[in-house]
Amino acid sequence: MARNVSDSDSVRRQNRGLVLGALRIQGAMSRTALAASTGLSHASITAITHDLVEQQVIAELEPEEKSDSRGRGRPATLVGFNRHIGAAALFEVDVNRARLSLVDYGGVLVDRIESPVTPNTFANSPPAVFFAERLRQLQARNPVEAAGLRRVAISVQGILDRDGDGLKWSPIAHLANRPFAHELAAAFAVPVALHKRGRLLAEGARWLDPALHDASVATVFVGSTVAMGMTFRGQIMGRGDEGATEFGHMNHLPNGALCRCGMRGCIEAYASDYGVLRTAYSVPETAAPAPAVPSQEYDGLIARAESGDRAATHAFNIAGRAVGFGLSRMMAVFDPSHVLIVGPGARAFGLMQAEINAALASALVCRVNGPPQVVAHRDEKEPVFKGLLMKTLNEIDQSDIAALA
Amino acid sequence: MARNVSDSDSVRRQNRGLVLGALRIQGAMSRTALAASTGLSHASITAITHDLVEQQVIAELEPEEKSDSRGRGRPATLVGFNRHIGAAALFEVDVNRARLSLVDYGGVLVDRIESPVTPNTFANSPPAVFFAERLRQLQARNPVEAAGLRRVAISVQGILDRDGDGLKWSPIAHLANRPFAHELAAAFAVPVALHKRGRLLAEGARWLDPALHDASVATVFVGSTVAMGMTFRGQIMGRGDEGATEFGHMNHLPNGALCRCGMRGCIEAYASDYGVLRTAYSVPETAAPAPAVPSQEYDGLIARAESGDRAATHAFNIAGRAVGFGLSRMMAVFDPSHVLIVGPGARAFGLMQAEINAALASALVCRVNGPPQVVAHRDEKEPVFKGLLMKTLNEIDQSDIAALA
DNA sequence: CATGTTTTTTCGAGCAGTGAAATTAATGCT
DNA sequence: AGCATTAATTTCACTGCTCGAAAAAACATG
Repeated sequence: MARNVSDSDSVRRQNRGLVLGALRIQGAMSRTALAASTGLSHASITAITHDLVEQQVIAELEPEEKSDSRGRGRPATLVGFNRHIGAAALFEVDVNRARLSLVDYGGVLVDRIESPVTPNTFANSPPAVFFAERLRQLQARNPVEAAGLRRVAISVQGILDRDGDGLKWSPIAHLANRPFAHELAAAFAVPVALHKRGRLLAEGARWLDPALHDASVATVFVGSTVAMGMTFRGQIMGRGDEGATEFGHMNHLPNGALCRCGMRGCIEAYASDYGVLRTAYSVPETAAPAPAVPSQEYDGLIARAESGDRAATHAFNIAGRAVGFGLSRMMAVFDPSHVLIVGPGARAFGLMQAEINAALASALVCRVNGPPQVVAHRDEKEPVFKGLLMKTLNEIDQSDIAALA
Repeated sequence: MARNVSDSDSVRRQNRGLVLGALRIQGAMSRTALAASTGLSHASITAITHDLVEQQVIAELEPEEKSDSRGRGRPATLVGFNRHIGAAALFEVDVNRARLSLVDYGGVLVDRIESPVTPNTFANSPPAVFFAERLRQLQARNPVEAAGLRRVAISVQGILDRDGDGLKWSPIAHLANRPFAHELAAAFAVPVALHKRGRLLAEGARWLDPALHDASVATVFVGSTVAMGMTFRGQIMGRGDEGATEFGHMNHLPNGALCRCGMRGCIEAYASDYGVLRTAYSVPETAAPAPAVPSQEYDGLIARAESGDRAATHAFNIAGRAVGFGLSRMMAVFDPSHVLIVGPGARAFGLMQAEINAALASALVCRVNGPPQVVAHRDEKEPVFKGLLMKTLNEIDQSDIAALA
């Protein structure tokens, strides 16, 4: 039945994982610092780092002779990751573009390819081919680093199946229900992981703001879609599909505005870029959503609203109301201490804030526990990358490296 | 920073906990069965059970001489909990009544007291006094068992604070913001735990239906309130207040019907007994909710609806719609494989089912992943008790017993 | 009574963590 | 230069845990 038996091997894994995790979060440090950070004894740190050095996972750094001879006693020798023992390929797939980054085990970006994505991209060639082509290209350009490829991780939007390795629905055309993860895994003989972008945002946000590292945070992406990721006291919630969030497709108004997903009344249909545009131009709610909104157009609308344009202001109010009620409803189930708004919509946060707060005030939990701190973080691109990067490297650390004999 | 160091002590705790957990779930069994169930080696099971027997935590059961000499080899000797090494006091507090049960470490009910609760109960005497009086009464009646009191656990409705040991809001009059947990803990020198009833329902449901033990289940109580508890692949979600659920007070319609909590448009205001009654009798939505609804009256309404009464049927449709949209909205954040409806409202499930399913169909997640299995379980009383019982005993096992030297 | 079967215990090995003591490598003072 | 001081790291002896294999225990059968 349960195979949660603890033995000396699991102790080893756990404590090696602790050391690797500390190095991942805080960067290279001395053995003494590692002992303090992990809580392990100096003797254990010596043993563990000795093994890791022997396995080439970490290495002693050359002390920088910066005359910073501040110390009195024996100077500390820092240990840090050996960048060259592995690499990961990170895909970020969006409605309009895809980006592939090759990073080494130290988290350093080695090379990167960007490609446009159109609604036809995955109709013309299978997603697996699209991904494989680009990955091979990067391998060819960086043969040394690519030799140690250990993981492929892909950031997608949509709904994953329960195992987390298939995409059952996606706003990205022709991407769902194509078994590209399995095909890539087979082609490159490397584990391939799919991650929801919303979830990565939550992961990334923790790295951007250390104060949030152990808090319960809901990170809301507002842009061409509306999505959410949640951390629960520092743990990312959910694996596979449960605990996952299709926040953007939570119903806001029954039988309301038509959403890209085909349903009606989703939050996204009011709060995403196309929703706001539709409202601002008084296009009927039931009109088919625009397939893509140029960012200039969205920014232009923000500018108009900020300079007092009534229709534009109204559209952002509607959007804020949708997001606010969604948050208020979510808080009946999950009550984070912080809410982060990220993505292009974060630039319009000021225009939505009043409605968001008003809606939150209608949640009993907010009344009682006080409302969460809602703040906007501009620029979601790097959080996704950072989240994908750290999640993937951490996965390598804990699964591959910590378990080494 | 992190103190997740693993050492031989944590190994011991983990594996002892595994043994205790197996006995808790599956009852007394042989050492060989324990080895199979936990995955530990026979040698370890011998060592662990030897310690536990020495500590009087478990004991070898006298083999029942039922001539069931089915076996060939050495007959197995079962080990099971020693009921006499501890006891727990379990309060279940409701809007109309409170029940205190004294149970022994084996989970056997020793004695029980029931008391009515009125809106004045906790106004007249402090909650701590109310609880202490009854607990002392039970102690006096059962001096032997009460001597080993290890835990007091209280099932309440309402919102707990983040630590989980204070009640910040409750539908039970004058119960919130009274530090009774601390006062009881001080008075009886025993840890006192508060549990949300909804959460216990989720725990209890797992014990009632083994098929649900490892599934992700949302358990919805419908009755004098509407509440929810969630399990996530067999884990109860949330500690303290996060991950907690005030599902009943999720907004259903902005500015809608007046709820007992003082907000407007909560699911509870439509789906609880008072909500249904109010709708059925065409009382204005903004009328103050009835403080309590006699169960005959609620059952009478169900009977009327089942025999075709239009007003009653309509009221239950409205209720089903509120629950259904609540579930559909919840599923944008958390997507369980099963939904259990329990409580008095489960008897009206047939009247609400169509509306619930219709509302669920409007959730994208349901469209893609298929809708959850929604079933009604009648009689919520014992699930709460069972949940409170198992949670408390398990807490004793894992915190007190597993950590014994 | 010998033999087979199943359960349980015993025994020696292996492994990881720990505290205390020793070692190493610098600095500061005389 | 020489020696005490300081701080980082390693060494060492010991502990406690699990495990596999072998032994012992307890009963059934022929």
